[in-house]
Amino acid sequence: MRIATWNVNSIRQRLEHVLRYLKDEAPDVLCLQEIKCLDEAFPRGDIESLGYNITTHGQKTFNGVAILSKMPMEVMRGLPGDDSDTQSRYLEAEISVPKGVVRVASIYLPNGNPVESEKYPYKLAWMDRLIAHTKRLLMLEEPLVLAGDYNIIPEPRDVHDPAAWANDALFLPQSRAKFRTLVNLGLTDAFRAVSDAPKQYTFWDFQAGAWPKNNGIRIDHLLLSPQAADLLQTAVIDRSERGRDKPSDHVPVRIDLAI
DNA sequence: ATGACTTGCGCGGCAAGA
Repeated sequence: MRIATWNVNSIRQRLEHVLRYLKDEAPDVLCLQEIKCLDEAFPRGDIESLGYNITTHGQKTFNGVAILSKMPMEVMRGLPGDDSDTQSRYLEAEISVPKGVVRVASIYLPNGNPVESEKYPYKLAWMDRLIAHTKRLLMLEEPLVLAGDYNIIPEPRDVHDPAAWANDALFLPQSRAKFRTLVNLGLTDAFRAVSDAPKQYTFWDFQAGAWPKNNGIRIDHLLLSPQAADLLQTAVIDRSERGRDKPSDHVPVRIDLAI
């Protein structure tokens, strides 16, 4: 079973890229972030024609997440823990496969910059809610894949220039500590389970020649429950997507599970 | 190099991203 995640930075701008990716890599599940449209504006037809069910949790202009799945899914929208939060950043699906179920979440974790603004405490509080929710999900003892744009650089080897990012919300010690608290619940970073290599990035800024200089950061992650980690076969960053015409600033990350 | 980005919104130029 192949599961991928991709921050597309507007699904309407990136539809042709997504369609080609679905054809080329044939993921069973594709989690999308930053669809940047309302549910009714999501371009469904061509994706459905490739055999995918579509669930969206959209929002006008900003944010928005979706899950595409070849198999049937039972869906929950939104991250529990704050009824006043109106940002569409979390979508969860229980996906039925022949051998059982796999639970998949599409996550767009808040950026948090500027650090001195209200956006940073919102990021940290959102992470606390994700940690609390993950504790409950882990009690189900299912294969669980928390996939998405975490806006967290886990370690210095995951950024081209650690010093340049030292004071950024994506790399501050407090941000990374909270990410470790999440992982330390018992999750496995799928990419790091298969590779210790440095300079493996998932995002390159549009500005200042970041892509040709490989000035990137690794912020898109698939975190696995023990039951999912036991099934892990491969984890790949599809970096070639960044070199295409009119790319997203993020590239897909995908895993194969033996189920 | 007084440079070098891309969205949505909506029709001018700002906010947001990371």
